[in-house]
Amino acid sequence: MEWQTLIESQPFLAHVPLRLRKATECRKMLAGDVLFRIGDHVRSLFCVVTGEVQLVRHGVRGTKIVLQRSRGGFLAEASLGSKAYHCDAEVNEAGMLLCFPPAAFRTALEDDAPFRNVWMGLLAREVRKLRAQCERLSLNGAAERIIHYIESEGINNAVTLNQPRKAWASELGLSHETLYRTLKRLGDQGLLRINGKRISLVR
Amino acid sequence: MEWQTLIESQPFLAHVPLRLRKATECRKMLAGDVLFRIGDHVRSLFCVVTGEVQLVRHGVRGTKIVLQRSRGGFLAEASLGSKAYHCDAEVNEAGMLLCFPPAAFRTALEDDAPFRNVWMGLLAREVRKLRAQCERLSLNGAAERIIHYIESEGINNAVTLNQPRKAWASELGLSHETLYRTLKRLGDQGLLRINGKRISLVR
DNA sequence: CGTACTTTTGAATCGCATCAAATCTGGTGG
DNA sequence: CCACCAGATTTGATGCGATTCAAAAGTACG
Repeated sequence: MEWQTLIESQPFLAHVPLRLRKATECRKMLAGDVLFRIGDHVRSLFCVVTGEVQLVRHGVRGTKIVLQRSRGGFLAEASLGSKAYHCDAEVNEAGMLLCFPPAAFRTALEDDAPFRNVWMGLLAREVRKLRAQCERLSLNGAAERIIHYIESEGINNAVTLNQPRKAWASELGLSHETLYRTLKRLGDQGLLRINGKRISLVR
Repeated sequence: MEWQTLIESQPFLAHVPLRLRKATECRKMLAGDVLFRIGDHVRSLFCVVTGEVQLVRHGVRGTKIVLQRSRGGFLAEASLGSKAYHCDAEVNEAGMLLCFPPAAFRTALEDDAPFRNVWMGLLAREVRKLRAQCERLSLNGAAERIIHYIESEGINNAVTLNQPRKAWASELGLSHETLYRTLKRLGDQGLLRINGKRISLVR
């Protein structure tokens, strides 16, 4: 796959230095694949391009504890600093995957100041986004979560969804039925303006 | 306040180089204080030592959107890379605050490789923790959240709470009543062993 | 000893998840 | 072009579980 194509889905990749690109593998993954298991030596830093990967830990009673679900972006960034993984990585949906050799990645961070700054910026923005999402998920009402989403992630009190509403519902921690119903109710009340994929707060 | 004391509450601070320490101010804050407002020029990178600070955005109808609640640790790390703040910071509970000059902080990251690596590790671990918390908050049942917490944050399927259960309830996105009741139920069912502040999964 | 806070238990209410089913949509191949 | 299919979207009915309000008992601390 061409880097130009990759960059479109993950703008961060534009800043990966040439030397590191050459050491990076791009490979397909199939649903059910296991990228790594807990305790495995860290051989790659993964970046999901398409498809879905889950980081999980298997609990005492066969329970499955999901630590991260990724449909794009880096997986387990903290593994850059450790020798072994602390969870399993399972592929939920077939797709494409970038595999960075951790040593080369660390070298690039060490030697290439602009790349390093972009990386730190990426991490800091991810932290910001996740903190806002945690606060949002702590809210009780469906309407409150929707409004919180628009006010924290939107631009000028409006968002343009780049995913089906069903997926948005999951991001909001709601059933899709509740999301549809609440959107309609807020629209009827005149609190929200809904134009296809564009949703904006009124006044 | 002595650095030695600060380090006990925030181990990361042990790695702050001397030059940066000298440029850092430690000051008291009172409930109601405003650390910065949206649009303000970034003058400090804040680290909460004690007390509580909230990052908020004020919505269109006087609604208050909480982006982060911090009772220890850095505030708005992403502000390191931007000129102005994108939210307000309000003090909820009086306490102590470290104020790093952003330029000196960036210089330290640039020049001091070990410090920089500790910082990147801190960000990566924060990302990991927050992603797990988001997955946890997406779970419906109180019991599921409690078990997820122990399996993801605990050591050997056990956690030792360093905060009152009421605060734990808030972190789990539950009312404290529900947390108490569910803990008792899980204990009665033999799924959980509860010894004061130590809570462990059975089997 | 008193005050503030946490922990605990009870009862009533409400909102969301769930199950079910119909409609709509975009994309595929005949 | 139409038939068809897999998803997404929409609406309805039901039950459960969490929130909420209330109040009592326990605990830490000055």
